[in-house]
Amino acid sequence: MPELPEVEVTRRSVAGGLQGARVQAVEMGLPLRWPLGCPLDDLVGRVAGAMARRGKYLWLPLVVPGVAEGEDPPGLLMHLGMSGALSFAPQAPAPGPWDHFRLHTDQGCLWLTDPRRFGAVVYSAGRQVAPAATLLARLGPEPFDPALTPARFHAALQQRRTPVKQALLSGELVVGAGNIYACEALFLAGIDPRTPCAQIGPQRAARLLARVQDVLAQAITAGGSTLKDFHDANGAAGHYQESARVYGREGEPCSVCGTPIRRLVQAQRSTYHCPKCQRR
DNA sequence: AATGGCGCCTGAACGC
DNA sequence: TGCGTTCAGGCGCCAT
Repeated sequence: MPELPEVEVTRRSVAGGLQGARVQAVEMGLPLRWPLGCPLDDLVGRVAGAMARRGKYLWLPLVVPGVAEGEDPPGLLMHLGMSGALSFAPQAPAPGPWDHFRLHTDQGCLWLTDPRRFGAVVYSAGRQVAPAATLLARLGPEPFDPALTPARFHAALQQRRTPVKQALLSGELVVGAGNIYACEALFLAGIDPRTPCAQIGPQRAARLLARVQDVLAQAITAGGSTLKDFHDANGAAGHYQESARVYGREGEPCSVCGTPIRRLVQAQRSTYHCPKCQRR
């Protein structure tokens, strides 16, 4: 479920309450995507730093008090998968059937609820060493990184031979847009999702990048999209799905031209688009 | 090197 | 009511 906006909303809603908290106990339920990678007790006594985000991953530094960790402290790399959500509360509630990770601290409890268990919580001795570094290494640039210029985005598009929708989903050109926001950005940019990347000129590339940035920024402001499971760390749902123009709207009239929105399948994922507003 | 497909899981919605 | 099928926000890994 969660794409970059949901992960960022999660980060912001968790960060304040958890920073500086000392770990008192750790619980794991059913297996997640990967094993934690360290004994649960190894985390007890550590102190949480500021939660960070890279793509759709979250990084929670957990330092050992009194030990100089230098520039790259150890921590937990977390991912929400398709159905995950993090919560934080001063008082830990009774664990639900899908709560597969709980971190008890002296400031409250952080827990991951994830029915499908595609999510992950993995210990890494640093963000810049394996396994965290290995998982983060494949990620493309952040959407709001000033180094990601329209010219560079266009140049990256020229290298690829896939349809543009799949390139956006791959996260190699720019991270953060999943199925909802890739569809929305392509609609707002007026680009047919089947267009081969290399066929997109510099102006349209610049427009697409701008719309990706707009959609992600607006979704963050709206608290993300809640289709089913997602909520922030305090339990609040997102609202961006209400302003989605094409995603999940097959058969409904396009908000611009009235043409029925169509659904097609690309790389085994649904793509929603307006056949009139979006051109190759 | 790049690309397409698979599989990991559960739950909800749908058709018969 | 019940059962089988399809689909769902992601992504690492494998074979080609």
